[in-house]
Amino acid sequence: MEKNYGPSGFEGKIYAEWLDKKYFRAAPNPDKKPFAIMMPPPNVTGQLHMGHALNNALQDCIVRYKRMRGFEALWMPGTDHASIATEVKVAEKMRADEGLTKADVGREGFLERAWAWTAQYGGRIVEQLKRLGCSCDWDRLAFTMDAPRAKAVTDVFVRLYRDGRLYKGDRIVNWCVACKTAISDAEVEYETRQSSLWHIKYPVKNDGRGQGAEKAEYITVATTRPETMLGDTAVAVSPDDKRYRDLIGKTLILPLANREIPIVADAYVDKAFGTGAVKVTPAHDPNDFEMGARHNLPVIRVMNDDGTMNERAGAFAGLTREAAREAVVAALKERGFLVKIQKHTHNAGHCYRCGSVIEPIVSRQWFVRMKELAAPAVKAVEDKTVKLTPKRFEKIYLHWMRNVKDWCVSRQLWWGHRIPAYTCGECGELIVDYAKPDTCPKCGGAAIEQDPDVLDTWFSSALWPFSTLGFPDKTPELAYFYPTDVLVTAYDIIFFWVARMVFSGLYNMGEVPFKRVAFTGLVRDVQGRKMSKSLGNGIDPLELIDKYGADSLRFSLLNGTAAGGDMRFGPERVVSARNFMNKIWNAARFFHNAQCTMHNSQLSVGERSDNAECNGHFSLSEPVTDCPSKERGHFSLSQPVIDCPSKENSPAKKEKSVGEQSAGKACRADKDNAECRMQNAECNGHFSLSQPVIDCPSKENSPAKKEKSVGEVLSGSNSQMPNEKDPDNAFQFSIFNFQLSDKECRSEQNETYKLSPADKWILTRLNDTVKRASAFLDNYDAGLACAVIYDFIWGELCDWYIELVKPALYSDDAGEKGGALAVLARVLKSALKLLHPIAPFVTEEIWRSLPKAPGDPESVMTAAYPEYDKKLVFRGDAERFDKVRELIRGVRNLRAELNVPQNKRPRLFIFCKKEEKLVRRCLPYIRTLTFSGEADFIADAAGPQGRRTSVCVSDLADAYIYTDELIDLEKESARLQKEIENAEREIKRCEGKLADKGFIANAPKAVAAAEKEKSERYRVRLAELRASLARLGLRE
RNA sequence: GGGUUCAUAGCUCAGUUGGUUAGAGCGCUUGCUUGACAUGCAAGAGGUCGUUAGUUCGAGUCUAAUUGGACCCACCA
Repeated sequence: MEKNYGPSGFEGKIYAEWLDKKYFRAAPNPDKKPFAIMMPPPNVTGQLHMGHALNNALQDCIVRYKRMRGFEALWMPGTDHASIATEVKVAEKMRADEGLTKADVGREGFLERAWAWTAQYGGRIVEQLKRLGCSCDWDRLAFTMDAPRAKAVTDVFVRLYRDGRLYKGDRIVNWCVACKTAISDAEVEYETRQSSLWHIKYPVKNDGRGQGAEKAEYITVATTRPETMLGDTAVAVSPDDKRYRDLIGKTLILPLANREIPIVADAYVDKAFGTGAVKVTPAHDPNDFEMGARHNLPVIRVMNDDGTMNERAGAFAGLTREAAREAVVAALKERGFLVKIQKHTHNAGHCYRCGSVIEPIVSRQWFVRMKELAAPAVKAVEDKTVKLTPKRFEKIYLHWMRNVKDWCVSRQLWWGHRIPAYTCGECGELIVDYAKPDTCPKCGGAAIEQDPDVLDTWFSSALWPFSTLGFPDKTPELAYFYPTDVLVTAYDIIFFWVARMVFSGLYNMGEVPFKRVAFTGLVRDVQGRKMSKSLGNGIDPLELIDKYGADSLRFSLLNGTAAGGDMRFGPERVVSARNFMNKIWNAARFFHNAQCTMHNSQLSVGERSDNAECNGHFSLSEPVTDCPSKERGHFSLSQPVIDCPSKENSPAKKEKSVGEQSAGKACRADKDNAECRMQNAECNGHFSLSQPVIDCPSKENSPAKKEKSVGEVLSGSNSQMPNEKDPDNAFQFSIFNFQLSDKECRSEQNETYKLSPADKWILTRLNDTVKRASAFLDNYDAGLACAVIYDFIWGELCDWYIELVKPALYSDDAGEKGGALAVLARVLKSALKLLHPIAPFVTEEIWRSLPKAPGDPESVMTAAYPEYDKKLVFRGDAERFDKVRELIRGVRNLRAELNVPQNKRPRLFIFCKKEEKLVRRCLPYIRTLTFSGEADFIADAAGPQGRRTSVCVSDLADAYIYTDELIDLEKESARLQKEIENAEREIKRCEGKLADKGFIANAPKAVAAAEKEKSERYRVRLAELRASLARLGLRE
């Protein structure tokens, strides 16, 4: 019943059919060029958010485009186990549901629950991606923690270790006290916070010899972490700081702890900051750790893994770090060691998962030695083996990669790939191997324990481009699809993932993982804020799909955004996209109706009124019900069906239809009655898109004729009716067998139709669009491709061409009609192909309803993407036709300025200045598109005499309309003045340029010639405008 | 501290390598239910392209400075 676009009725069904037909499958195929994209695996327990929607819409667009371009296009889907994120969620759920902690259930119990959780929610995001229309090869769906990926992870870990690229050591790591695990540098987010700088006196140990800074009983240090002073093992000063020069080498008594610590000189210290003296706490600060190493200082760790103070903190043991800080400061104050507290802002690291303040702590962890791995990864980007776009991300990447530090890959978690490292309980030997050894290779002992830790999630993600293709086995997939072509991802995981894939690919495969990275921006809310759960400003893409359809959502995310830029997203965007889908929908309806109309003209009056019901609607979800043709029933999906409502014109039925129709007409007269409109809509019959129906009323009524006029051929009057019983019937509605060639369209029967000016214009525009859209898509610039296709479909095909073909379609010349319809079909189908990668569902749904030409596949997704066809570019004709459009716009403008309402059809008088043949040929267009009545050509440049007129001046012709009493002299004068001023301004500009010797000397000839031509044109126009002003008895 | 990026119509944004009168969507004004579409059609208003200086015959586009916003990186206690 819906005459409007209603995606919920067909998207699911179409997707199921695509799956069923295995259109998404990709496999090594020597006859085709490979194309591969690896989906950034979303978290297995995650839900689709707008970022995913954007990212995957773009990938799908690219992969569909490449598929249509003839590539063996693989889009590899998968999910990520998201070690820390999932572990946190599972622990939370466990606590909420069962009141249990990880410690309560133990490793096995916890993993059981985590796998159960994965089983329960793991498919959710996949189903959500399907709703978006993603054409992934789902048969290959991978999970970063499934068996093949585990094999790849173990293989890489063992080889890294044996290559000396992996080591275990005590180093300062970023420790999250809430997650109780180490995390990598990339996982720390720095935030500027208001804090304090505590100045603390450390007494100098009296050695009995007061000299130099003899009065120095104390040295004052400034710190942001007073609680860590309990772990201090030195105080450092700058070697060239005169204030402290004589104290270097002396000993201090560490307050509260009463330990002796040395004063050391280290270049790291900035004498200008604070007091110029730094307390050194190697166990709790990365810089101090390094200083400690330089000066052989002991490392005293005073904190537990959970952020509480340990026994080394003496009296403060057991306190949390926050409580310890207060207690330490209070104690210092009480004992007179606190000098002052300054306000201070500093950067504090926070865990990117839980947000708690990161504690730098010395810990024994596994590290990937980055220096050697990074070098080729730097080179690959430098020499563009991997191209990052937009280009600015190359700088970011290179800066990071050149300064990268060793990567801490061990995590004190359970959910993840357990590290394949084992320790002999007897001799302590460390063994790294593919499987747990039965006995220690060193001492033969059997008490072998596996490392309890798991690997960083990103360790397995880094292998994604090849682990998904079967690595470490040498599979045909790996040989065929690797390196992949493009990675599409948001720029916020450039370090986490992109950079690590590059060096992992180079290390493990000897080749980069992808040739190109197309970064997307972030989807923000209308105010420009990141969408987040805590802010509650997120938009649920699934709700948008429910309401507007997946195509609308995709289009709204892709259209008009520059690659890599953030976007502000509000629901209005989707509404606008939905309107566009509706527009295309209705363009297709127009096509179907136009055929109906064409057949109509060959019917008797009675038949015509019956057939009028078919001017109406497609039903997406419902089968044909009300259409008179419904009884015929047997439509074939694979073949275009020509339906003939007139075939079974039972008198009763006919009468009813006519009655309905006239009721509709009566309603129509009532302008304000919306309800009536709706009723009227119902009076119109229905097409079902799911069962393509092409109306052919003439089948039985037309006498078989031997002599074939174009029109008859077009109407299919001498053709067989196809149906399911006759599947091999090669009948195609013959107009669609027309081959478009230079200047004409020729049918199989050798009938020809000369392309109209409008045809040539739209075909030229179509090809221009094909060229531009393809260029953008080749560069993965879907946003710009969208804009180009949108402009073509709405601004040219719908706003102009469909209006332009109406005179031909409603005329009595069957040849004109058929030809126009053939061209319209051709352009419409090309438009669907152009748009398909962006809006796959609606294009498919419409495609199925359209008659097929030889070679047209049943699904638009398997059609070839349109290619630029020089034969169908009529540059000169199109440019001349643009002048006709200019004339039309001029007349419309004139009418609007004169307040001639659109339902008035004034007579038009045309004084043609050039291209008269063309203008005469285009007269039907001009009349229709300017809502004019009769149109006459006149010979007098001053317009028709005897009555008052108003004129619009254009390059081709001047058009007059009677204005008589309508005219408001003042308004008319103002209108003409405005045009005169406009012309004068342009002339001035042009002539200014032309008078400039530099311009003439340096500008390209074409540019100069264009300026000259323009100035001449405007001079003519100016003269005419002045003349018409004069005729009104007005002056400037 | 280093770096990147943005600034164009009331709002959100396009604007390829410098070259017609700087575009679109939404919003606004006016007219219109016109045989595809009121989820629409037609017409219109609205911009000295953040500021300044430069390069150039010519700058929204290139250069430098400047103002304001966003982001990234970095060990300043």
